[in-house]
Amino acid sequence: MENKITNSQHTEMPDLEVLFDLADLFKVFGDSTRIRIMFTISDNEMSVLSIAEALNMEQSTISHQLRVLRQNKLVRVRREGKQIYYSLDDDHVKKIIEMGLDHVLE
Amino acid sequence: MENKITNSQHTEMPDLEVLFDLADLFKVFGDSTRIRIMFTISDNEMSVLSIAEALNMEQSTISHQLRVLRQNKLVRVRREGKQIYYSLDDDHVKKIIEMGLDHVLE
DNA sequence: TGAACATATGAATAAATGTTCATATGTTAA
DNA sequence: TTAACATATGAACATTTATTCATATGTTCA
Repeated sequence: MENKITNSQHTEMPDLEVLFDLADLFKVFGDSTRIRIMFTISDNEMSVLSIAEALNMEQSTISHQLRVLRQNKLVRVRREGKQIYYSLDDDHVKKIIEMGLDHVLE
Repeated sequence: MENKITNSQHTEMPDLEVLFDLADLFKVFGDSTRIRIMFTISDNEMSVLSIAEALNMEQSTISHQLRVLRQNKLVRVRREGKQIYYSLDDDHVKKIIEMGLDHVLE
């Protein structure tokens, strides 16, 4: 153990690179279409078309946004025949959304 | 108590308006300058100029972004003479950032 | 009141981003 | 292999957004 004063109040500033990644992550949550997609697949995995129908949006739009979610490891992908099923990656994602909701709804 | 099956897995989709607000909130976290500002003032309140100096950015840039943070109730403001001191509004904000960091650093 | 300082704000510009259309890729079943 | 279906992707366009410059507003002190 280092001889160092620790303080729970203190929040060390991460490296710039980490801060960019962090901002990029929140950017993903900063679009209502992606938020709606995440809610839509939060209970059950769903195919791209089902998501598009549920949200009444174009398949292409959903597909583009799913790619963003994929790239940021926020969704899991599973192929079954012609369809590709998407689901939320982990509970982390739900928790981030819940924290945001708490703030919005307060 | 209502006679209704509850399920902790189930996440009800909020109204569209709430979803837009939620996306708007995350949008605020989705910029590295604002993230850096939030880290900078997470321990102590700071004046606008101090923040600008700490981040080596223009006073105007910081002021513009502080307004965004203000409008979204993420910072507290206190005037003392010529200076205006900003601090994080509540621990909520820190928690949202921490959740994001967890995801980024994993 | 006027000078000096701190902060806020409007306009302009450049860059990033979401959606659409058209089409490519990949899969299944006949 | 071909037709039909599901998904992905590139280009184009419109919109949003972050930063900068110039300047306005607000505060203190002489």
